[in-house]
Amino acid sequence: MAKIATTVYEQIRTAILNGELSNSERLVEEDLAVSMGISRTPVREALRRLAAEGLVDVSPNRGARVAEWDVHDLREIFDLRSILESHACELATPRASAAEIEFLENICQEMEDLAKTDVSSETRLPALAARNRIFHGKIIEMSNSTRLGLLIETLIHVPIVMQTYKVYSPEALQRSLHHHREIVNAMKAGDEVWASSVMRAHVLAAREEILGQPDPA
Amino acid sequence: MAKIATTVYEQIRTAILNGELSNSERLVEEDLAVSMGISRTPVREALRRLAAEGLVDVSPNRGARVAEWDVHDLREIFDLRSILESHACELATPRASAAEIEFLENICQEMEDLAKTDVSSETRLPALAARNRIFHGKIIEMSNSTRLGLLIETLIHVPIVMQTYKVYSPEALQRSLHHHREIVNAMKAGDEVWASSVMRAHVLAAREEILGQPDPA
DNA sequence: GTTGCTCTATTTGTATACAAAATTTAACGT
DNA sequence: ACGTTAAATTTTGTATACAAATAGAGCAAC
Repeated sequence: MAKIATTVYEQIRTAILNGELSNSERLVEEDLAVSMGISRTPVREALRRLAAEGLVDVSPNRGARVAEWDVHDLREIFDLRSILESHACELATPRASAAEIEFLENICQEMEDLAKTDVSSETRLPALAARNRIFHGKIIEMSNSTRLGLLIETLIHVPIVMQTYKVYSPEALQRSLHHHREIVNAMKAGDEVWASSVMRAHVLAAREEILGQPDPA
Repeated sequence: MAKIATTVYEQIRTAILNGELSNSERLVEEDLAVSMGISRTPVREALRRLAAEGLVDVSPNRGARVAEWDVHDLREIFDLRSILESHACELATPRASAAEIEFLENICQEMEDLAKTDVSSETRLPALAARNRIFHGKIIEMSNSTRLGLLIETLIHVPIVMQTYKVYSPEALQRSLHHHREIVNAMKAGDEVWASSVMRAHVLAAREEILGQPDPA
């Protein structure tokens, strides 16, 4: 744990992603520093990193606030995700090994089992969200494009992913799981057009589920 | 000129983009600081910003080096640009005003005039490159998607490094200018599929032109 | 009650000082 | 000579000190 700045970065980051700091709250460097028993220097570095990722906004001489997203922002993000993740599918399909396909199928199975269970949403939703992240992350990894992975990572503000399954209706959840299965089937068939099309639909369906109908503006 | 860190950031950035620092040269904080007559603090901030943009690599306790890119990286970048910039065209087309179309047409005209002037002088190439950036930047701006703009911006620097060495062949230049015209025509016709398709072809053609070039060294 | 101003206090930006880590250099043994 | 180890130097990471800028409270004028 040599680097305090990294620790601070992760702490503030998870605090933001858990909503503990939301509502464009002001992030005063010294306050954060004393609350963690360190100096301002690593706090500054952490805040700049978060700013580069878009999680906080910093104005010159005015400090940092946690970023806020409106519906238009979310629409942008899902649009771009639909494009980039479908491209990831396209790249991944001809490269997919049997073991990787099997890995994805196992994730599908786990998510389907979880969906069937009757347990409280308190435990089920995080488990589903975690596997959802693994599923999408694996395909991005399989695309073998580091920059594509980086671009998607900056777009995916995890709070949105967390929110995703909270607002999902049972039907939407079923559709989502079917999409996952269909994506793997398409990859197994070596059909990158099919795979990328389903992924595109998958992300756009999530967008509609969360944002409702497209605004005409 | 309040913020020294920003000045330093821009200086190092242009130095890298002009190739004055290339070859994974080590960037020692104190050296940069004394050479600019300032302290290490703003230098550190500048280097972290550059790292976030992918222009330098930093290792813990080992400092920063200017990033290096191979052919695979460039291929990735152009692939992603082709996707994102064509998407920008798609978004921009239905939003394009008559004034914006005229603006783009003026850029086209200027570039065509520049291309007609004889001899590939030292002044013609930068002038063309500058207008090319304005053309592409305008379309991205017209897409009205700030995040799309940010993603493309981070992808752009690296090709700029290479572009300094690159001299377009006369045929490639002509094709590029025709693409620009065709894009504007498609937008004027309100045909976003046409516009985005030409943009996709435009960027992919540039990719082949650049990657076909022998290593500058 | 509202608007505009000044002055104070808070907060950021930069410089410097010190500690920890890594790289280089030198010494030593075989 | 060679390689290995240990000191010395360099360089990064963090803390602290100070300067510049901003925000906010209080007060005056309307």
